[in-house]
Amino acid sequence: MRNAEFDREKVLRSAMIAFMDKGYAKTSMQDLKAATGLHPGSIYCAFENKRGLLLAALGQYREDRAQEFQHFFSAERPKLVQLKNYLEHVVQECISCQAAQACLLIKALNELAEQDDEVQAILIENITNWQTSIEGVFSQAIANKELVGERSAAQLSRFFIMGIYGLRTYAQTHPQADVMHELAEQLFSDLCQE
Amino acid sequence: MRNAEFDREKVLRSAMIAFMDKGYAKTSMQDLKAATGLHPGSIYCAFENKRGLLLAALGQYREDRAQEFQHFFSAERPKLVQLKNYLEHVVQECISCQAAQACLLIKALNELAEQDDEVQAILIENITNWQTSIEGVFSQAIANKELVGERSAAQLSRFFIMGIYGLRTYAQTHPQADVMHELAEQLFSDLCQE
DNA sequence: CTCTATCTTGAATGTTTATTCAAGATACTC
DNA sequence: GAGTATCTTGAATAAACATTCAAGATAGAG
Repeated sequence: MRNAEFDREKVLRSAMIAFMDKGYAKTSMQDLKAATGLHPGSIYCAFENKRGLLLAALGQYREDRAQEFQHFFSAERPKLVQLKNYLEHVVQECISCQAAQACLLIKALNELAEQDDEVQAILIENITNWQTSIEGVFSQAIANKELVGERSAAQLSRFFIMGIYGLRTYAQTHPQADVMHELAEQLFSDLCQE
Repeated sequence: MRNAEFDREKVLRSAMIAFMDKGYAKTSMQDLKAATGLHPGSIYCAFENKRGLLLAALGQYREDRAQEFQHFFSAERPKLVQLKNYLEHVVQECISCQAAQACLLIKALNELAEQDDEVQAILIENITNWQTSIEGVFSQAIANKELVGERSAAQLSRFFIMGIYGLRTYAQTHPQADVMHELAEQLFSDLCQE
């Protein structure tokens, strides 16, 4: 017997970054070898093929983002404050301009959705989970009387998520810190006041 | 002497759609041959190579979008009404779920920005032009006293554009007509009221 | 320490792809 | 109507790529 030498999580995070950096199609096996330190044969042994590595990386991404979500929202604190911090975190990611900080789900959705139904289904499921979690936070905020408007948690969360999508895309052309912060603040205040 | 047989605009629009459909990398010369009706040799003669065809298609896209903008905003009518119609048009494009209705600039930006500086520069220039045009419309709305809030035309236009980005991405996972309309309405009312 | 099951390696394979080019077709000029 | 410049065609080319596989390396069992 003998165990695999590589650290699965590290390999998957490296692959994630490589895919976010160049996109799936343009990331060659050579790039993946360089990024993960695994030779082609090992990749095929562990993940079947390039697409399998993407699927595994998407799984890891889901885990990582779920943990991040916990970090922001598990405490018993005002939900609006937590949402604001979360939004600020997104803005920081946008400003950093590092490929590793992009959202793999959106990147993959843009590139692969129309060509691979299985990948698309996984992406949509992940994103839908995320939306549901955000909606839960808004529900708590409403239950706590932090928000008193007419809009439902579902409506608020959809608008919030649309805003995050918008921020991420906006940063691709004009990632200036002041502009990004201003946009996030407009978004947030629009959600609070009615 | 002899003139080319193909219709340049038609060819470029076909290429645009092909690129929006599959993305640049995954659109093969065979796909382009099928889409445009031009054989590889002709494409290389007319546009130098695949990348040249993309650049030409981006030029045509710019023209087409500029014309569309004229159509929406050239008349002497309340600017807020025109903006609302414009937003509605974007929503219709989102709902249609047809690749041909996506925004080539955003698609290309997502796929190519980090790998091709020249393409990136062209995309950012096009998008910046668009932003400037939208800002002009908001300036007119303010001058006409249609809007009386504190936010500047620049701020309003940035938020509007962020919203459009958000709508487009949102539709990729959940392109339901009612949800999309509701999001657009929230966005628009947030811009009007202060 | 030896054996073996398993992992690692990287060159070889076969496919796909962008690109080229020479032969053929066609419209315009004189 | 002949000549020619230009366009069109699609098979040939060469590079890039994902994938395979057999030889080599290594950790754990006995």
